[in-house]
Amino acid sequence: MDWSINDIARLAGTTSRTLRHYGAIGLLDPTRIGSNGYRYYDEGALVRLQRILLLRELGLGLPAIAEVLDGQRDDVRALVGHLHWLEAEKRRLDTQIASVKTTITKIQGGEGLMAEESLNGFDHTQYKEEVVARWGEQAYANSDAWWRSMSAEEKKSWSRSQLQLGTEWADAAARALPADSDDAQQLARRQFEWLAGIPGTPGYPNGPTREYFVGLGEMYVADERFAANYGGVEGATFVRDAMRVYADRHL
Amino acid sequence: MDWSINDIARLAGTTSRTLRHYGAIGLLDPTRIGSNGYRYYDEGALVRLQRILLLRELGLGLPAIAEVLDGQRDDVRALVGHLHWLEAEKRRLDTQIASVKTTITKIQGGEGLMAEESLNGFDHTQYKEEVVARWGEQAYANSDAWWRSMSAEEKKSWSRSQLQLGTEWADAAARALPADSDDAQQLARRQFEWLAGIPGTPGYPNGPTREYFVGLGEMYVADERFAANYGGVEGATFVRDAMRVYADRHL
DNA sequence: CTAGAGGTTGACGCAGCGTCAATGTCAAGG
DNA sequence: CCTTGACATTGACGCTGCGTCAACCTCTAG
Repeated sequence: MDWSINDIARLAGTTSRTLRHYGAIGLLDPTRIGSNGYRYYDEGALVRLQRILLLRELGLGLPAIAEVLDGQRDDVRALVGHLHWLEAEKRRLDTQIASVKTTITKIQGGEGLMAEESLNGFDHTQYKEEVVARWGEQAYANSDAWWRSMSAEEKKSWSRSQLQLGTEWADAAARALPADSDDAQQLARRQFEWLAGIPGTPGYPNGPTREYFVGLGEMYVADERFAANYGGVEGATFVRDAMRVYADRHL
Repeated sequence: MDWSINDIARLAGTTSRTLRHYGAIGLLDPTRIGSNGYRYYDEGALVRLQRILLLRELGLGLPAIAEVLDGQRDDVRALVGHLHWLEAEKRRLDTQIASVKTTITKIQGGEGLMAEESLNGFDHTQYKEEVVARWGEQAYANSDAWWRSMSAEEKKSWSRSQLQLGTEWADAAARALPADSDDAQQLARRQFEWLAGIPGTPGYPNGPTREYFVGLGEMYVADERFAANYGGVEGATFVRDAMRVYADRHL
């Protein structure tokens, strides 16, 4: 008693193409092949096919299924291993979902898809007026010379670190952390160190002066072009507060 | 000011192969191509590349990214759509994880990888003794004739539904539902209707008699060959209890 | 005899590159 | 000038699991 290829396909709830594929990779051979080339399958094949499909619904790969069915691998062990992989995948999805969500809120928060900001934010010539007005011509000239002296690669890696910091600030703000929390102060410290690396900054190379550091925080809030880098006015306000706390404690 | 292919690759944290791929699919063309065929990229390309990589880390597909970057699609809308897809994927993983877990426990519960059971479980000739002893020769003969009369295809589809029911019973048992819960009683009703379709069953075609229905539940517990179909003795006990509640209420 | 249902073997397509392979180019050193 | 080594180029296969033609037999019923 045997069936044609479409017969078992229907019996098992799959397609003839799949059966041919399984035959091709040696996962399930027809019981018998007619002189006309037709494939025929018997009950043994049907049972095997069902087991294959069962395992496939669980997400196992065909090679793994082959090993299990041929008794080369313990089925429970295979499934447990597969389970770990599934759970890892789920965690990956979770973090990705979180990232997408924060990105959406950031975009809606007015940042556009960053990018321009991520470069222009560092092309501080854009902020020449503010810098000169607050800290003088010399500060701007120093800073400008420093920026121009960097190789493209250096600029980039620097930009990346900046973008990273901005993102973490925005995240922290979104989580509504207190400005004097450890996490926020950690970020403030990094902000301080980041500024310490920029010639033209009042206080360089020992790190920004208290006045400059606090003033910068105010500027982030006052100027939305800066604010955009920290999650908008709300984010910038959080950054300013955290920076002020840091200044009070250390500067 | 432009960079060679490996330069931007490093700047952006990707590989030259990826850049060539993006060029090939028109997602990111080199700013300029030297007479020697070398690709060169400028800052504009770098910005675009960064945006591409940012979106890719979120899991967007390259075609979707292209649409967003070319302004054909609103970025927020694209991300929201993507978010839905991610969440659907996560749900898929969740159910698959649950399936794998129950399958593992079922196997450890002594069922092997079912399959044989899934066919033999219906090949009730195996249970001839029990059937005859409890309900008489005639019941067995009727049932047997019915089974033999089915085409292979019919047998299969019937087997599938049986297997499905068994699996759901096992799941319910694993969730430790009360026997009189709605879910359990739903299953009991399906069990009843399933039996109603089998000639040879005392009470056919109006559905099994109360006596038969309750007795069958007892047999599931008493005979581990039956119990195996419902998640072992524990599962079978649950099935029996649910069936008894059902009988008390409706038969 | 013919139509139509069903079977066969290729082979491409998909997503996103990794990974050779075969070969050209450029800057530095002998 | 030649060599070497780093870096570039264009193919093209590989991976996962089949869906989906395409071109071409085979069997059955009318």
